[in-house]
Amino acid sequence: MNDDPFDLAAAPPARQPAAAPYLAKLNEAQREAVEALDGPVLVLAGAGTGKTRVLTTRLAHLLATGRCQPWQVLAVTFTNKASREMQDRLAALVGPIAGDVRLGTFHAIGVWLLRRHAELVGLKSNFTILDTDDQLRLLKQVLEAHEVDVKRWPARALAAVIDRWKDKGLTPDKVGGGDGNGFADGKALELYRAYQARLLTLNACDFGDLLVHTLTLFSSNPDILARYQEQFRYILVDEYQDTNVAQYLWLRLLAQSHHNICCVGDDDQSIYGWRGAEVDNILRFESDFPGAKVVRLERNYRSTGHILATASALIAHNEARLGKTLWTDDDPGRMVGLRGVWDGIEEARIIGEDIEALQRDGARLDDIAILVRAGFQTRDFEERFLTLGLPYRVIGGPRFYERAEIRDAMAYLRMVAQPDDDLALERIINVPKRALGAATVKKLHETARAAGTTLLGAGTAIVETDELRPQARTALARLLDDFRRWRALIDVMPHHELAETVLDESGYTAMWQHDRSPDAPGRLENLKELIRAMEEFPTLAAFLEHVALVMENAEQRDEDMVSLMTLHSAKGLEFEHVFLPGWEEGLFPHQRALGESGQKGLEEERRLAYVGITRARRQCTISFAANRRVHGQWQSSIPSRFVEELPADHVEKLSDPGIYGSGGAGWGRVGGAGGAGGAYEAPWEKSDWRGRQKGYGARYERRGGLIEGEATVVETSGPEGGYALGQRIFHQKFGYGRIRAMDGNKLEIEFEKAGRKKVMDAFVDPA
DNA sequence: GCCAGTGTTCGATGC
DNA sequence: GAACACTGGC
Repeated sequence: MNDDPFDLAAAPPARQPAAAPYLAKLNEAQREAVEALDGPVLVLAGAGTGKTRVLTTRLAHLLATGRCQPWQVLAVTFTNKASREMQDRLAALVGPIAGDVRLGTFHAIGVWLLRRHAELVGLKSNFTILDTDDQLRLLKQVLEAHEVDVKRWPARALAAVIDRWKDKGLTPDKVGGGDGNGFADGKALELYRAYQARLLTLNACDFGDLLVHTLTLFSSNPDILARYQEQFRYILVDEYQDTNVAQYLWLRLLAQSHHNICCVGDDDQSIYGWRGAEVDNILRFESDFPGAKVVRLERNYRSTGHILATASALIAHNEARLGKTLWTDDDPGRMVGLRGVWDGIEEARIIGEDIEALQRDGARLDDIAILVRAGFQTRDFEERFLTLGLPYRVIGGPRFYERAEIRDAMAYLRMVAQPDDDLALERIINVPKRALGAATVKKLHETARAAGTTLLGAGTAIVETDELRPQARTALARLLDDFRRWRALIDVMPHHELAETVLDESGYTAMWQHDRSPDAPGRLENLKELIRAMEEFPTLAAFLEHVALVMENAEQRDEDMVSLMTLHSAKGLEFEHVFLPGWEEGLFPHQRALGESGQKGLEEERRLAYVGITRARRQCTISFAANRRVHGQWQSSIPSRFVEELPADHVEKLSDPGIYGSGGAGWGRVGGAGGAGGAYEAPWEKSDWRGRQKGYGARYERRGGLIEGEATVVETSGPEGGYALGQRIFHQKFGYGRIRAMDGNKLEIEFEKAGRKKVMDAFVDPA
């Protein structure tokens, strides 16, 4: 098979694989997956079966056997974290040549290819990569330009339609009828076309384009495709169950000639369908790549018997799966705990107590995680842990590079590096305030569109005329001068100093220094951190690219802390003790997943539950609450259907057995779905919750239609309002006052301290 | 053009 | 409950 002259010249003599100590550490299936180097291979790697070890060992084996040169290997991952980990572990095995392997995320490799061949898809090689925020602003402009009502048809919805098209690898001329055409009376395709045209004029890509453009590049330039097929003789793909159609096509093109493609994944852990991932890719692998070898990794090294049995029994309820049987040599361990509680606040309290108990028994907080379905669920826990003084970290919260001050600073830097970047200019043109408001920006847009130039170009032209008010004209001229001056410094000044200069001279730093809000000092600190981070990069351009692709948080300090995160961000991690709260219908499985994609959505939710349980090494505790506050409203809820699907033999009920109904036949779904006020008839209702309920305050009654003991509270706001002229009331912010006028639910109140104000009746209480 | 007050919406997340 | 977007008044 080595009929390639380059290969003969370059390949070193093959080393003896017998001398490979790394193979000795593998079990039989793992070794099989590592040694099957040629032809298509699918490795079905169940949770905790040593997937990463197999991947890195396989790479090392490829290199050690002299099968190819490091740069002839392409290894693709989904996340930066996974790619970093693979890089590190490979380096540990094979040393510095690990750096020569083309290893990265799909998007990073897409960027690498596009920078080399940008002109073939109509871009310049210094194109900018837009993040979601930029993308939305641009789409909004496109919508407005097409006179679409952005209230009825929000940019977010259009972004979703376009992203799904891009996930499928569809450029505007390939989009067929049907999909997404409900948007804006069938205008979606036209808008997509316009958006792509705008992107090209801006010399910019969104994330989807990084894949779609590469696909176009390959399919319309067979010579280039052939070149990369030749180069990447061995392809390795991690988390194959998460690939979308575009990524699948991309891989298939590259692997077409040599078929040396190895995909590793687990169909039971496919949880990204909502962003275009196709489980079908992995289910179809054997027919896509005929003669494929399939290796199953089924021996689990992570969890105890009870945990594994619980997870397996749950996932067995899914129909669309390839099927694996995980097993372990480990002890059965403790059964999976199951607990019903009154509400989310009690849930947080009890889990807090559990954690303190674990801590007393010598557990490290680093070994404990709480995995929730939706981000808002972390709040009850944070509040509770703050009162307890229990250290915790929220993983996947707001990111460093998404903070407003960082994005502003980045926009200044982008304008310096890439003057065509209209979105960047728009972001900072009036930050800090320099009298260049919406009216001026609108004029700039009109001029730019008429002349077919960028905003900067339009600005340069317009300051020579008297179209702007003198004040705006001077301010704009000054800003343009500044940019010219800063740009001239690029090759003269180290880039982090340049950044500091730009932020100081633009008045941006001063803006925060003069801001008296409590978070201003933190923002200034973040800006300093940004400058520090820049020093690690050779050039401004390298830094900007890093930020575009790797929008992640600075490393958390490594103190001992409980981890709090969503189930999605927990994939790939493991902990000794795992708590899984919020197993309630509507929340988990999530209502929206059921509504939008029915059975398919339900199976994905179940896989998410499976991912959650399999994160636990020794102990897993599931809980559900009868009442939960969602968007500030209390709602009653019933236990998740997944609770009923748990195998009774491996699960231990931690609260009053009566809660679950009687006998062994199921867990007893209590109470009907019940409308507002339908009290949840469960035994724990007899507990002392009524006393505690006072803590929720008057708001609890006011919102109407909620449970209040035996009685249903009637909506207090409405035409009658329940208030009278002259009545004395209390307002959270303004204090006591008397009603002077009423208009529907709007009240005009003379406050004793704050003067006369108009407020909504929902915000006041009778005094 | 700016600010304060009001109305609206609300999914998980990744590059 | 909070983060936003929008409106009306200055």
